[in-house]
Amino acid sequence: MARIKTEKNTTRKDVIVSKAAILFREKGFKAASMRDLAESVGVEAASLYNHIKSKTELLHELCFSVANRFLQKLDEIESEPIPAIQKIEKILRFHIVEMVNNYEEVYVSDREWKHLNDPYLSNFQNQRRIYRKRLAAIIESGIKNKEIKPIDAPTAVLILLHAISGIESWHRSKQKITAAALEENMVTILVGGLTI
Amino acid sequence: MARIKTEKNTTRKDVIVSKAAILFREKGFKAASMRDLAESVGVEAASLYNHIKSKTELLHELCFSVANRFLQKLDEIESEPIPAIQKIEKILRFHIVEMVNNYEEVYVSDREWKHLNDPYLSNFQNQRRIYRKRLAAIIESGIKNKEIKPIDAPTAVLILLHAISGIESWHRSKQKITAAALEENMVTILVGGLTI
DNA sequence: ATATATCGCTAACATACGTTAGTGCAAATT
DNA sequence: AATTTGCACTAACGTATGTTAGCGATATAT
Repeated sequence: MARIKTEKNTTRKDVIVSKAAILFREKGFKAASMRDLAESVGVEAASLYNHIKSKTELLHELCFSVANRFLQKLDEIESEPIPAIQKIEKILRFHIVEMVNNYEEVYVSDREWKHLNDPYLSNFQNQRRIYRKRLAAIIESGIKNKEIKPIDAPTAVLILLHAISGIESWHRSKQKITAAALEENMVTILVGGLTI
Repeated sequence: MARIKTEKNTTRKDVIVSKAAILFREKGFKAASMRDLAESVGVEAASLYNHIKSKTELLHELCFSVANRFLQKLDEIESEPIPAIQKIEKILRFHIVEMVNNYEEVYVSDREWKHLNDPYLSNFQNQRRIYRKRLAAIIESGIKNKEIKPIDAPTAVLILLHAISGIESWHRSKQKITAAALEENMVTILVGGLTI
């Protein structure tokens, strides 16, 4: 009877959630079973339910903790008195750093949210839609100020966000360039692509 | 006893495969059940097995038909005597058109290949790896010729390919710009981002 | 030291899944 | 018209899944 080991300031639930992130990322939410998760935590499947309510709760937890971090950062950057293109660059860099450092969580939130149940599902979709609209608005304002090429803003947003999710391939690749180099390359191409 | 309706030059299996693409795209491979598929085809689940060997066979079929189309096009473009940046643009445009016109298939091939079984899985992964290396090589040669910024080629490839998969969001969006406008915007940003 | 809450275990449940076997009708072929 | 093939049906299988109930041990608080 081996208890789940926790480090300082982490509950047993935290351990489960972060193991779930790893598992959901590598197998997908539906394909990852609670018995798989239990094994990776070092415990029997039923024991997990002393700490969590359901499998889907794990997905909520992951999706919304990621979403909240991004929303908070956007609030912060939006209110800074700097040119639009610099705001976009800052947001881009934040996304990149998050995707590099909190890979599993961010990836799961990005790819597996479809398996949320209502009302969480609609909620998440709304947040996502609004987030993208706010990014588009920043780009629009950059276009007005002649900082950014006259492109379709929603298309630009979609390119930025999806390009970032390509960091998944970086994580999986054998010969990785450094995270810093990755960031600079991405900024060069993407901000370069937007700038007049 | 209502038979599966086929149009000219399509087998009943073709009908099943293309319905599967739609279903796998919207629910994910694992979450889509054979009973779901049967319903969307208008038949009982067991009847599907008169036409296919297994659920995974459907995924093979989809993944490899898409992969082969892209490989063939790359062969063609690679051998054209044009500058590297023009090759990249052509490939990019092909990807965009494919993603617009054969959305379901291409999307499934891109996102659900993880659920293939060996030996198909390793096979697919290899093809993918090689495909990307060939793209990177084109970019490298563009860099040598001073057509393209001195960036990390694999990173550029990853940005291109993932940006394209963002067309998924375009498909889902209510107020779509035209496919042609989408293509031009994407080319502007991405080719613009690569070019010196 | 005693009492209480925490937590992991075994066993089992209901359900959903992919798939097979076997039957009979309808279409295609002769 | 007779025969063969194609195809959809019902029934059922074995397995995997998420989850619950109830027990006993261990850590925590008094």
